[in-house]
Amino acid sequence: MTRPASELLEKFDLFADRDAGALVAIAAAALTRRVEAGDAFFVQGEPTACFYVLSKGRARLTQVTPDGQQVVVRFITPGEGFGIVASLAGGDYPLTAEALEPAEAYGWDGEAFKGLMAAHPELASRSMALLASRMREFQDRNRELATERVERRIARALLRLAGQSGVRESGGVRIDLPLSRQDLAELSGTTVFTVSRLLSGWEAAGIVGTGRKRIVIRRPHDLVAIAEDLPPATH
Amino acid sequence: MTRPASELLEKFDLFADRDAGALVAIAAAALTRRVEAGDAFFVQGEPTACFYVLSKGRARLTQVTPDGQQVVVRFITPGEGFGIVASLAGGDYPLTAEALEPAEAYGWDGEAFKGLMAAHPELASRSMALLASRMREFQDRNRELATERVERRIARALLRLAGQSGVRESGGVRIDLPLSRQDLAELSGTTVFTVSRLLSGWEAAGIVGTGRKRIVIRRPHDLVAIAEDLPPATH
DNA sequence: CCTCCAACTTGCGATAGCGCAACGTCGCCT
DNA sequence: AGGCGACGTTGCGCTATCGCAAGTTGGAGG
Repeated sequence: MTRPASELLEKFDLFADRDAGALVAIAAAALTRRVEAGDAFFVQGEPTACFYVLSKGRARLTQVTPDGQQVVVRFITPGEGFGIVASLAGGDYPLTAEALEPAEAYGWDGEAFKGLMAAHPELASRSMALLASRMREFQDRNRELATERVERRIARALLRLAGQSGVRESGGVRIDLPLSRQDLAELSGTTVFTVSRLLSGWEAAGIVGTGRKRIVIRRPHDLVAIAEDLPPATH
Repeated sequence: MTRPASELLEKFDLFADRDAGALVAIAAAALTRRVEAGDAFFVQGEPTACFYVLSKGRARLTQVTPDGQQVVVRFITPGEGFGIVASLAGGDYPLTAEALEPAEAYGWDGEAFKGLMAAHPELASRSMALLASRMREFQDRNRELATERVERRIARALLRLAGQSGVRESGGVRIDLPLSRQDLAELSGTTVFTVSRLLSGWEAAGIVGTGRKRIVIRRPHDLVAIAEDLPPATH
């Protein structure tokens, strides 16, 4: 249970612009937690303990229905926070945060986090802005799920993931996450089968390249065309 | 543009437990706005101006897709806030707030609201808790849309609405909102046709009573059974 | 290098829900 | 009182998507 150096914190959005004193205080209140691939930072239903900011590795937030169906809420990359909602609203964690590879995060328990926000109002307002922007994402996904067809939802999911974790590489943008067909299905509200079929089609058309837990977007423009239902670019 | 009396504010969740001085300050910063049935407090795409708390009437929050499809995000009853997300995240309003009947709300512009939160930290933490709980609602609806069938989504929507605006009356709980089939469809991600068919079925089974923009839940237990996919109660 | 398992693919029905069209009906407005 | 527009219903055909079963494939670990 080491303490993170305060200089490390300034890389993260949530703490950007904090002065040195504030960062030291924030760092002093934090704990560091390391988790193996496949293990969880927290599990849905557990009483809320900490709010985290991921420093290394990748994580996946999921929610399960009473009857065992799973939904992927979002992926977390270094610098992003998770467990905010729980630590503000209290009660039990509404979802599970699972490490996809060996991962490490800084954590603050509910009281510590509230204390820090009281002491550093800028942190409070940044947290709110963060929460508000997540809220918008959800509203948008909601609207998509309610109105759009699977094909478009998957195309959008890929574009969003590319924005979050895309790395340029020869012949396209690779989504730098261990992303299975199952994940993609649970992220866009469909089944593995449908995802697989659609990706096969796109691969044949040269729009994407696929592999095991690996997707490269070769022709982003065409994917956007699908996502937005534009006339397919002829070139 | 009158000022609301500070005593009125204490009825609202967001301001509960504020001391008299705080309420006076909050009231002093507020403006009152009256809107006719069918008119909007704000329209999606407009630059963000105010955060509101509804004091009279009912309102509906909707979002439209680029191609004109509409989604109902939620209904607002007196005492509830709307436009919070926008006023915290800035930018344009992500949705439209339309009055369903003559309505009235207190409003604070972004700066005023932030100022108040800085001056009254309890208000800030309550706003965050509110945002966090809305967030959970969205996560849940998302999961529903992704995994559940229309029938259950509609049953849940009705139960939620009953919780929010239900009034006991002879023979059941009436949803005290001008709720059209179209609204219900846009709320649960389906079409008017499907809603109409299902409600007809439930009416025939005695589970609900329906009318124009009017729904009474006669056998809540049976509706829960549908929502949760329990074995139908035999009695 | 081999083995084994999770990940992925594909064919083939089955069906929930869509979407149009045509028609009923309520209630507001003049 | 009457007419008109919004709201609601229902029949019917269609198809996007599901869900199973039966495969194939890749790569991690021995």
